[in-house]
Amino acid sequence: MRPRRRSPKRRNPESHARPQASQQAAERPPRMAGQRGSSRKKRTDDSLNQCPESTSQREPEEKRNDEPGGESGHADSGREVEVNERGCSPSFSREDMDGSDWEDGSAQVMESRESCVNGVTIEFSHSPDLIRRKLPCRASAEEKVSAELQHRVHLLCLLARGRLIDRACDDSLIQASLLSLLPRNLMEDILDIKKVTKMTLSRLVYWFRSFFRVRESMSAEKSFDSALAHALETQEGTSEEIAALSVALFRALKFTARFVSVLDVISLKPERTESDAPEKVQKVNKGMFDSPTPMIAKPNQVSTSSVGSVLSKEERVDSGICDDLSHQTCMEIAKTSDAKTSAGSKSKAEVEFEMQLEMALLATAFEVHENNAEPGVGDASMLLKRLKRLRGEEGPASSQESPASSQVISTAVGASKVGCPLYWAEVYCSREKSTGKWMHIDAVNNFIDGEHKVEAVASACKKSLRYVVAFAGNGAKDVTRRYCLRWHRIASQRVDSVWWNAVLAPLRELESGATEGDIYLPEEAAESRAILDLPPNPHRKVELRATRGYTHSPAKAVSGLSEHDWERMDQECPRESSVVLTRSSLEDKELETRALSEPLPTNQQAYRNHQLYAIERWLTKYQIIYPKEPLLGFCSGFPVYPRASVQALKTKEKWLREGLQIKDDELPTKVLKRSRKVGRGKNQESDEFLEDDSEGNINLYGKWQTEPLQLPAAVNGIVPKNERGQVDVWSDKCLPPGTVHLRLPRIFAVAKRLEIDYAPAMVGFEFRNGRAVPIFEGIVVCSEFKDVILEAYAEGEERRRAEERKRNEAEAASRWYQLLSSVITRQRLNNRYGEDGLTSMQSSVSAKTKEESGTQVFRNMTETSGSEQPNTSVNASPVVQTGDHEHVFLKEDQSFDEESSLRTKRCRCGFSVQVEEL
DNA sequence: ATGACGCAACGGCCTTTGGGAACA
DNA sequence: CTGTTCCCTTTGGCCGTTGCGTCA
Repeated sequence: MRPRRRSPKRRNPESHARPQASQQAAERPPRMAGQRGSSRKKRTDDSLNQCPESTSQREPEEKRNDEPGGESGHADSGREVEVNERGCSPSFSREDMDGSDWEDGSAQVMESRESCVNGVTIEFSHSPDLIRRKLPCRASAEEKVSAELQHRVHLLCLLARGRLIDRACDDSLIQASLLSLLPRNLMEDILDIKKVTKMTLSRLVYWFRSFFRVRESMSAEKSFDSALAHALETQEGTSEEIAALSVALFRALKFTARFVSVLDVISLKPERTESDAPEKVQKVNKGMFDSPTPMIAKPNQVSTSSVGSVLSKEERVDSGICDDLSHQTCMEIAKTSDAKTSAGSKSKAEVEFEMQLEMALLATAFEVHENNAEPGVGDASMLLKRLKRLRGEEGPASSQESPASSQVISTAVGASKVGCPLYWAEVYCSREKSTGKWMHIDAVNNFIDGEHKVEAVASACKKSLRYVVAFAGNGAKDVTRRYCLRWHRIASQRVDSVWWNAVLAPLRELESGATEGDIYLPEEAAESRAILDLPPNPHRKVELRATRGYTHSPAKAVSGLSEHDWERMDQECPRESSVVLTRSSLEDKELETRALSEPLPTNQQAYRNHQLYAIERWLTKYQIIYPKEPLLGFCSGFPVYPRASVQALKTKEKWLREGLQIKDDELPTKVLKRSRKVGRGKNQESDEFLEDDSEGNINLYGKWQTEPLQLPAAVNGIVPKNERGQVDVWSDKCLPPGTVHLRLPRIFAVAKRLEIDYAPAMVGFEFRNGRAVPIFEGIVVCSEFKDVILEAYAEGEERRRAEERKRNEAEAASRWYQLLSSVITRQRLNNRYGEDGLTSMQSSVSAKTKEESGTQVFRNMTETSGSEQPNTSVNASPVVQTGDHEHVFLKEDQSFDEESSLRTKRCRCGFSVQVEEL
């Protein structure tokens, strides 16, 4: 006898029985844990079952050979803990465990937290609850659904938030204020440039960055509009506010600008709340309300950023400006911070992460400066001078600041939250490229045209760009493709695309409407344009040629689109500007091209579900690559093919259902060995004689090996049927030529009556009572009889409906008769017996009773109310006289309701009376 | 830190055309 | 004896996906 095993299908087989398992795993030295998973379960079962003595006893009879890891040889410390936790002392015999369920294990564990093994007492400091919590927990289907719903809701909230901010960016007052702040020379500089270019924008951003500071703390509880105004006033704000201000500035200058936000939404999949590492959970497992993208304004939170808590104010300022310092300087700062950190509470990983971030931003900042050839930014000494000047200017202002705001740093660098690119602007530059371009401008982190860097920096911040959404004109557009180069990494983390597209559809229209022209611009801004004599917005509509460059991209090879498709696209976007393309459709094409030209992943796993590429090893049993071209490259030595070359293989029968049949002389592309259990079925005996290669295998064919189904046609009004005398109608393609499927109830009777040949149409199966039951819907008849049958059916149905109506009416009449009869009867009885008849007999009687022996006769039931006869005592078996019958209430027929203190007394005749007992 | 690999568990798809007892 | 009705029981095996642990 051994303890009953749990079914392998049961959830968390170890959850109760083996609370110590994971805890043991946590404590287990790495080498011991090095046993491969195959032995994991066995160990669990084995170790659960016995104490050391019993192990030696049992091994000969069972597990000895099952343990490749040499389990029996060395009982290491982990093992001892395991045994002890189970409470298996030497005196704990196996008989004690026999008959006990596995579920009982947890109780035993709880009871035996202190165990004595070989005279050694071991105390366990952790509670069983803790142990249980540490167990790896797979999410149930319900949890998954819930997580997805939360994800969607959060997504919608963040989308709404983005629109809110976008609207705030259109605020005319904010825009006018920003314009008034813009230095004269810069304004002229911009005025000189009729068309927006990267250079123009970089000068603007340079000024912007010198003017505004990023602070990490959230603003106090107020609307975003007022928060934005406050940020403008104080020249500092959250990264979100700063990014919004930059958008407002661009819009004030008549640039077509969007506010772009990374929607940092909670995970689509259930996150492990019962993690092994609670401290890790705090960092990674962010809830909806921990998101850096706030949905509601939180109370003023004092900045306790990871770096902020480590660095002193001076250091923060230094690290804040390190994008303007030399690499060396920053490294020194980093060292300093590292030194401080070692004494502080920071983990090494956190510090490394921060350094990594600083480095990334530093590198980017320098690249930008080099590109811009910013005057006076060439060397570190110049930078330092400029920074000192800046700090000197900012000194008085910052001295008045509150302690919280004194932690302000001049840029985002140095604070992980702020440094992570979450908000930025996109400005349309018609002069960039031949087709114009949405220019990425992150004023917070000083990225200009750095769309390809965003992913890397976000990645360093442990953020993935799952949803990057651009907001304009109260609308929104998903532009994730522009910033996320490794789409396959985020694809599985995104919500169902159908739903997402449906959500965005109306917003996209608003967005494109706004960015095509200056619909979103308020009148005041137009006035200010007049005052400033700014050039009118040149971007109403862009007439552009769709260059052949699109079609020459690798997209063509992998997209699965035929040559015809691409030519059609060319026609839609002709080379000569006969068709006016909207900015939005151009961007759509750009994003689409990006989608189709994703670089080949370097790791194999990425090819498992990659939308564009495939390698043979990750194909399923029923898939094949055909044809094996074009070869797009190699990954770890495996040839990479376009996903479009992956073909599904099916059996002959499966193709049949799709109205296809295997061509003559086609050999199966793949032959699968039928599993033994499937091969045997009902006729197990006959199978044993078959040394089958024919029966026991599954032949699979590709679609290219099929042709349209050619069924025998109907001749002389006779429907060709299968061996069961029916027609399997999986789809209309499965109908024999010359026949029709009449999917109507009871139509077979018509065909039968008219003596027309027909066959029941079997449309599928359903499982009932544990077996497949065919579903028949309608009949299959020769086409020539269709009209006749339908006509007869219509007539028959009309007749049937008339009969049914008649029947219903007769039924209704009958019920009315019954009802009226009973009413009359009731009335007659009422008349005959009057008030003290039926009604009074059914009324309840309350009386204060007292248990006594003897009898009490009630002459008049209506008089026996508790209030009128408070002292009336009723004994256990009273006798009441009504009419000709004398009711006798026997004690055994009584019942008592404690709640209402009502005693119900019943006479054998069916009469009952209720008395209230005090 | 990342990817490869193996294992385990879960979920979903696929399966595919009754038969015996009681009763009229 | 024959035809009809009712009731039984609620698969379960396989495969793909996913998550986790371990190792390189």
